[in-house]
Amino acid sequence: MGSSTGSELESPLVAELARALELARQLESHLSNPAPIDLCKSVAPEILSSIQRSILMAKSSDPDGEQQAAGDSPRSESSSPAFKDHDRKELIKKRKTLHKWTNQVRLTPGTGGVEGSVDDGYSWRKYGQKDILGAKHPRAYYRCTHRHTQGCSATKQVQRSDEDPLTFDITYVGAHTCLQKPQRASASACQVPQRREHQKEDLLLSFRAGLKVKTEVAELEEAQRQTCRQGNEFHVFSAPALNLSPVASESIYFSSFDDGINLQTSDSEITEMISRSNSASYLSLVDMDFMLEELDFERDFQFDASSFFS
DNA sequence: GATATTTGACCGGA
DNA sequence: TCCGGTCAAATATC
Repeated sequence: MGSSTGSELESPLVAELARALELARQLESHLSNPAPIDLCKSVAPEILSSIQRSILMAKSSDPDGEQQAAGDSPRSESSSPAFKDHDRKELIKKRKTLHKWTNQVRLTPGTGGVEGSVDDGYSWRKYGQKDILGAKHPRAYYRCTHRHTQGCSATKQVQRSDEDPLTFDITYVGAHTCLQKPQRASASACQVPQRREHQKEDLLLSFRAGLKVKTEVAELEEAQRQTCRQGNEFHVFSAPALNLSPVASESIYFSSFDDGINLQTSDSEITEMISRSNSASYLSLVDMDFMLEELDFERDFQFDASSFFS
């Protein structure tokens, strides 16, 4: 059941390591040649990313590691009330020990949008919404789509700021233990037709707004950034760091589109959009600390823009 | 019919 | 007892 065999875990790990090696060779090549510094800059963070993914993959295969600690049992033989009750209690206990951090996302009118293009491949499913005492806006609750199929216990909460309606506080709880791969898997995630995506196309098109992301690391010590460039689109998104140099707080700007913004959307629509776009901020398998000016994203990120902006 | 969202109810912690 | 988080039936969408 949920437990993966060694080979299942080893394969992507080895692939990731091989990729890191290849990137390192590229960097070496760039350094030995009179290559533009930007070229080197573009490769270095990819190496970091790849290595970090590898580390996390290795960690996730640790039977005592977070995969078990964070995830509830993939099997829901818990059809019996007793099982459900037990599982729920266990889940509540575990939640307290899970990684938890908060991102602040601010929509900035007049800049570009980031929808879909920065989707890290994680798909979220809304499971609740609650009015919070003292808050003007309700809080939305999301969990990983693969919770039941893969026992992924990652959740997040999206709360619109009282002061600034364009600002959203997004709290992530727990790491993804599902097989979704952030960023690279985002291609697959993008390819997977999601009905809601179609519903939001018009919204997205009209929502060509930029996102200013302020990352506030709540319980993790560090933060990370990732810059992605796709054609004319330039994205920067943040994610919690695990081991790299600290970036206590930061403001990251998304500027993907030139069009003006049309924010005539409902709270829930915007909240949902935030939930998707900001998923890029949660790159639990990616850990980098850099800011790029240029990045050859093609190797890594096969984003099918047509599926979003057709 | 399958899948996602909405929303009232329920549960546990403070 | 209150409040936040989650569940699950009802509803919506494709």
